[in-house]
Amino acid sequence: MRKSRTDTAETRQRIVAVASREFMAKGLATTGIADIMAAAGLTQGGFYRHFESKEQLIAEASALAFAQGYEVLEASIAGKTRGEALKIMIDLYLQQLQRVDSDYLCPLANIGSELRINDEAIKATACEGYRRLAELFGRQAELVDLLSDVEIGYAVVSTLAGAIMLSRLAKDPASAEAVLRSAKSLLLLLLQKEH
Amino acid sequence: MRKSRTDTAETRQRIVAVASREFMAKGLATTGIADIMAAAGLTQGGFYRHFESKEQLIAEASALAFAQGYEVLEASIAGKTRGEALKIMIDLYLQQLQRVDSDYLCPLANIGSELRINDEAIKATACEGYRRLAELFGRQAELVDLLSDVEIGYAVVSTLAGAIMLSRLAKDPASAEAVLRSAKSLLLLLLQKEH
DNA sequence: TGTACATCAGTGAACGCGCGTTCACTGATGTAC
DNA sequence: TGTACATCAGTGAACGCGCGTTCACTGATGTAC
Repeated sequence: MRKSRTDTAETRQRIVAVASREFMAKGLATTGIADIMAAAGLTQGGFYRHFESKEQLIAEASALAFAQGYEVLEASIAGKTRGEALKIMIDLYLQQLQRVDSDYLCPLANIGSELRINDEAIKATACEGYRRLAELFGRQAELVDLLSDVEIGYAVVSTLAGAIMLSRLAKDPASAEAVLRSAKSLLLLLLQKEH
Repeated sequence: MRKSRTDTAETRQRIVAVASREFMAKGLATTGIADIMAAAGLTQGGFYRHFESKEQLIAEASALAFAQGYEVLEASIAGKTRGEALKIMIDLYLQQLQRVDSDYLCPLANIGSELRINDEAIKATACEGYRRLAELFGRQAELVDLLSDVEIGYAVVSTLAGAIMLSRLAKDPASAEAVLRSAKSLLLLLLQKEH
């Protein structure tokens, strides 16, 4: 049953993509190798032809999620002014909840508190992903006397990731929505204001 | 080896308190019953004299953490003006990192993304804890035209919990500190300003 | 107050299940000549 | 270009470990008389 090289590469990519979605949706500890392989249309035994361990898959899956998210956000603001760009990105980030089937589920918001427990390599990936996101947001912020762009970026992403994470605890969609709306209002109030 | 009623009650409380710390520090899935019982100076077999399941312990341990946190924050602002109170609570919340041995490790920040995976009861506890915290913060905020107190509370707690969670990913204490400082600056800038 | 029996907190070992990982095997692909 | 052999992606079963849970047992506490 050997597959051609391109098939093999495609299979590997598919596993990482499926794993990314499954991990974000159900958490790292709760999602098993067998689950992921089944969702990718394979059996668990084949996993170790592509990866050394679950940890390695976690690392690659979250790296993919970060990369995809960054790409989506960056693409969405091409040619926009700073103020517009910031609003667009905030909206896009906060909408990941509504579009669970979509591309962007941010690891920070969805598996944030599980990330720190794993490997140093995984933590480092997450930390770097956070830094890049923060820079992207910070670059679009108006300069404020008290804070640098980098600081604004860190704080904005904290708010966004926190809001998504906490909205996941809500019983009903309306409460989740209220949490997200609050975060959005707070950020817009702060960032669109002339200082 | 039967113990007196007060001993039994004390043991139960101790288990919950130890569990709260262990869960917050190491995560829900990673922390085992045997770990907790050992940390409480007992053996695992005794666990089921006090609790029906690990889930029940998780529920009680997080409820305790929420209650303790609320109490600490509320006590800290007695007799303060709104602006002072808000600053004090923000500082206190963001300092939980520095005082890992202390009382207040917020479940939202430390096991936030794991909470949604468990029981409805646990989710509900967390959601309620979030709401109460948000109200406490919201009550101290100056009124702003665009946001209600409740909304400000939600957003502020999102920022705080997100910042703690993300600071835990940092390689070194200095980077963690930078994340926390950014969140604090952003909130103070927003909330202490006259609108 | 004292005695006899029931209760039950805590122990330490064992159970059983889930899950990450390994393995023998298959048969299609890749390679060497 | 064709043939023979090596490689290796994928399968399905099994292994082994960790961990939540159960259990028989102990002996101190609580209770009934």
